[in-house]
Parts: sequence; structure tokens; C-alpha cells
Amino acid sequence: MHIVKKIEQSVIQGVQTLFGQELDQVEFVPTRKDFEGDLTVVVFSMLKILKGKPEQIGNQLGAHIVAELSEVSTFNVVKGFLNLSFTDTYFLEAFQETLHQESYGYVKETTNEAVMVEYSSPNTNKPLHLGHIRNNLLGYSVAKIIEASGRKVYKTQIINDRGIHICKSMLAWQRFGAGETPENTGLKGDALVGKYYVAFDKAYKEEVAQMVSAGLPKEQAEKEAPLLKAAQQMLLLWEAGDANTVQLWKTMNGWVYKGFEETYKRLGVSFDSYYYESDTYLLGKDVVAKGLEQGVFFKKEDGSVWIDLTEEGLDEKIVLRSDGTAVYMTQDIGTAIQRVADYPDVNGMVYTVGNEQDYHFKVLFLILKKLGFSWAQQLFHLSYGMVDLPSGKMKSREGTVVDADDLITEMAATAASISEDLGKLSGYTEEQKTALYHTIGLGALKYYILKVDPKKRILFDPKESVDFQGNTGPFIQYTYARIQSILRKADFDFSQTPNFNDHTSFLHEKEIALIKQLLLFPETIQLAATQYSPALVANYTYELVKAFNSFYQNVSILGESDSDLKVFRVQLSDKVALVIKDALLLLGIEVPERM
RNA sequence: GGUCGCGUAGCUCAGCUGGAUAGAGCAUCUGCCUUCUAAGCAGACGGUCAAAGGUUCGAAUCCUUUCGCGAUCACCA
Repeated sequence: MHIVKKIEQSVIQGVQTLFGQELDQVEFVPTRKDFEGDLTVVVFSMLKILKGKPEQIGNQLGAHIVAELSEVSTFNVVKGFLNLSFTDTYFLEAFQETLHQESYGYVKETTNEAVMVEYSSPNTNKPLHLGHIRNNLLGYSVAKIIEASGRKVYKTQIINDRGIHICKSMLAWQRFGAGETPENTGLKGDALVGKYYVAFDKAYKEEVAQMVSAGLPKEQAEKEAPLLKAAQQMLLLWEAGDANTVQLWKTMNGWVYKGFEETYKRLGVSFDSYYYESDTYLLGKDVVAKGLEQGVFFKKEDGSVWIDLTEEGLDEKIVLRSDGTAVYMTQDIGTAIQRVADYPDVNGMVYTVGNEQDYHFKVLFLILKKLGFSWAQQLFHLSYGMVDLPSGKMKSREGTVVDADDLITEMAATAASISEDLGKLSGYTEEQKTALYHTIGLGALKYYILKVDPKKRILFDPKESVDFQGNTGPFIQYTYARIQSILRKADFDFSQTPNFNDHTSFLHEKEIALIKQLLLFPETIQLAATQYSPALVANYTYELVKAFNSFYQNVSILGESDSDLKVFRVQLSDKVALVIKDALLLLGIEVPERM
């Protein structure tokens, strides 16, 4: 039985025998740093049931617990706080037990229920940018965290491969660059298509400017510019299935997908399935029809279909246009249902989408619940804040974006220059160096983005490129690499168990502190899974790494002659390394063996 | 204007279901490399937790109001 559970029972029993009262819950709190103890029982909250001074009650309960449980060595009471100290023997034994667990915070038993995590979901008219990076990193990490909590995960995305924006790129390519391909220009496919999206916008603005100077009102010019008309015409052709248009659309989207795959690969993210809007944009209409019969939706005079959410504090929302075509909401309803049909074990979905769509998902989830789907109870919008630049908002049409590929390259370059200054990589081949720079640079980027609460917006300054000191990815990677170095140099039998006769005289206080950290860590992953929060994993990992570094600096690991102590310290280091590795993998960060 | 989110050190951020005296990193200063990787360690400096009320034995955390920033309120996606 877990020690906390044991103490809880002991407290309840103590209250029973000492005061003759029934206590149904015990409140625990970690012991404050400057006080002696490992776990604190809050006596204040018992005062509702018990009468008396909190100090006195605490003292009586403390004595009861120490007498009953051998794991608890001493206690002290400060005001209404009962601080309990555990014996070193307990910690050492608990640590030895965890040594043989394969993976730390991971839950072994898996349920039959799977979770679908949607992330990335780009448009196909331009390359991925910094905002997508946050999305991808969050989605991928949350998928890993949910997996670690024992559930099966399907990673997926919905690619917005149709619409006026793609037509704009297609049109501009026909007009200004027909014949250009990724092969003959050497450009990545997504970059090439993006180039023409920008070209379209530029030409369109020129047209509008000309029309305005010819005397047209700006608003009218914006609507009637020939280029825009041509793009709209193209969309109509696409929808009608025009062979040439569809062919061009397929070709250009193909270039983009190839480019995206490259970026995903560099980012280290992956997907189990892909959904395309060109397949799903007609979905959901039959569901709306059924919902209409059930009375979930209602029809207005013009034929459009709505849902009334005023009772839920929201307003009315359209689900089908008056001409009978689907809107975004219709499509999302259909796609969700389609996914459960494709993957029947799915019970729950996570949508990684920016917080500008908070309202949309609130409505979507409500609709799905009202339609009566059982899995609609397990929907979560992983909402995240914008990534802003010091210069302001990113706008892809105006070219004020931080391109994902460029950023990854820059991060690796920064890692390279810092590493070269430090001069630690002498025996490395160029290939090994390049791979390592990528690992470190990306580690910095990923950690920097994931350690902040998803809800908050991030101000990203590319000039002051990401730090490598303190609470950063490279610092954590570095600590891991250092431990590997220790393990390479330590030659001893890993299976032996150190035998301490008098533990306390052997152990450094930092070692015990570290063991305590390790024993606390696994629950963090559980917590992170329930809250969909990589930030939680990141910040706890940093605390552990900091604790290890402090220990490492103050304790000689290999120099001591006493073999028990040496074995113990190397085991401790090894365990720390495993936890760091697990945590970094949950964040999608690579773990270098040396650096 | 309605709704939602955010506001913690000069900067970037932690702070788990309310707990004791508010936590890191960067920056600025002090010490540590002939001993396992100094991308490190030890320390100093730095706070009216946006403001005011309220609930409670106890509030950065919960409630109300105000201020500031952002998002959203389309037969767009």
C-alpha cells in the first residue's frame, strides 16, 4: 500500500480512538521547504468535526502515527500543520522498488478506449510557420502524454485542401510561373506554392490600386478585381469537377504535401491518419437532417437550419446554409462522426486548435452532445494562444511570418555556434555534429514553446534566439548526456543491491532529496494527462534536473572507494537519466547520448 | 456592447485540487574548472501576485466589481 494511503488510514483511526469522531477525508500538503518533514497533514480542516486546539490535536495524532507506522520516524507540529518525517530506510526501500520498474510514470494497463488527437491541420496554400509549430508540438506532446497514461491514441489532422485560397495560388502560378516545379526551381513544394500565394496578393493589390485611382470606391474595387473574379471562377470549376482544374489542384497540393512531410519529419511529429476537407466538406448534411427531425435543430423561413443555444448562454448558430450547402460547423459534425465510424474504439477526441476558435468548439461539442453521441462527453478543445512577434502579428500574405523550416535551420545553426565556442565535440565527424546540432537546436525550440501554459500567448523574438542556459531544453539534454558519461565510466554490476547498515551516515542530504523528487515524479504525468499539459511535464522535469545537478556538484559519484555507496549513487544517476529520458520523449524532444 | 482568456521580479516564465515566510532562469554583482562534461554549482540583489471589496482559521489560487491586453460575436474557414 502506498505510504500516503497508510497515513490517511492511520489518521482516520487515530481520530476515531482519540476523539471518537468519524473523519472521512484527510488533507495532505507537501511540507514547506524550511520545515522539517516530508509530508504535512493539515489539522485545520479537521476543526469542523473536532473541538480543541489544533496544536494539541496535531501532537496527539502525530504520536499516534509514529507509534503505528514504522515508516514514519518523527513528527512536529507548527500551528495547524502536522509535519511527518519518513525514515531513510523507507525512502531507500521505495527507491529500490522503483529501480526495477521499467518505465516511470507510464501506466501499464491499457483501456480499450482510444483517444483521437487532431493537430497541425494546415491550409495547403503556404508553408508551415511558427504558429503551426506551436500547434504541432502541443498536439504531438499531448498525444504522447495520453499514451503514457495508458490509453491508445490516434494522431490525425484535417487538411484544408480546398477553397479560394488554393485557387489563388493556382491562378498566380498559371499566370506568372507556369512551368515552375519544385524540381526545376529547387524550392520545397510548399514554399513554391506559398510564393505564388504571395504573388497573387501582390498582383491583386496592384489591380485594386489601379481601379481606385481610376475612380472606383475601394470596397467595390476589392470585390470586382479581375484576378479575384478569376480565382472565384476557378473555385466554381473545381467544384464542378473540371478535369484541368482538378488536375492542377492535385499537382500543386501534391507538391505541398511533400513539403509538409519534410517539415514534419524535421520537427519529429507524425500522424496515423489524414482527413482532407475535399472529402469531408459535404459530410454532416444528413446528420443535420436527422437532427432536424429530432428537434435538435430548427429551420428558418429562408430554408437555413439553426440550433438554438440560448438556454446554454450562447446564441443561435447556423448549421446549414439556405441553399442547403454545408458550413464549417456542418463539416466538423460530419467529420467527428466519420472518425468514430472509421475507428470504432475511439471514445474521446482532442482538437488542437488556436483559441480564436474557442466559441466554435464550445458550440460543436454542445451540438454533438445534443445529438446524443456517447463519445461527445469526452471532447476537449486543446486551445492555445497566438505566437506573436515583437513586430506584431504574423501575416502570411504580407510575409511577416517566421517560416517553420527557416526557424528549424536557424536553431540548429545557433546550437552549432554555441557548441563550437564550447569546443566539446572534438572527436566527432561532421555528420555526427550536424545531427547533434539539429537535436539540440530543436530541443531548445520545443522546450521553449512547450514549457509555457498553452492558454497563454507567446512573444517570440527570433533575433534573441532561444537560450541554452537555465530552464531550457539543451540544459536538460546536457544533464542526460552527462549522466551517460558517468554510466560509461562506472564499471560495476548493476544487478547488485547496496547494503547499508546505517543509511544516514552514508547518505548526503542531497541524495535523499533527489530520491524524494523521483518518488514524487510519476504522478506528474498522470496530472499532465488529465490536464493535457506538456508544460507540467516540462517544469517538473526541470526541477528534477536542477536537483540532480546540485547533487552531482556536491557528491562524488565515481571517486569514492566504498562500493555500496558507489553502486547506490550510480543507480540513482541511472534512474534520474531514465526519468529525464521519459519526460523528454513525452515532450517530443530527442535525447542525445553525448554532447 | 455581450461572451471567453490572460495580467506574478527589469525581461521570459513556474506556482498541482485554497495552506505556513512567493519560486526559477535571463540580466546585474560575488565566489567555484590539475578530480566523473563549468551548456554546470553556491550565493547576493530584485515582489503592493493589475486594483478594490468579499468568502475562509488561511487567498496569487475561489466569488463580485473596476482597469489594461487579446480573442470572439459572419449563410468565412
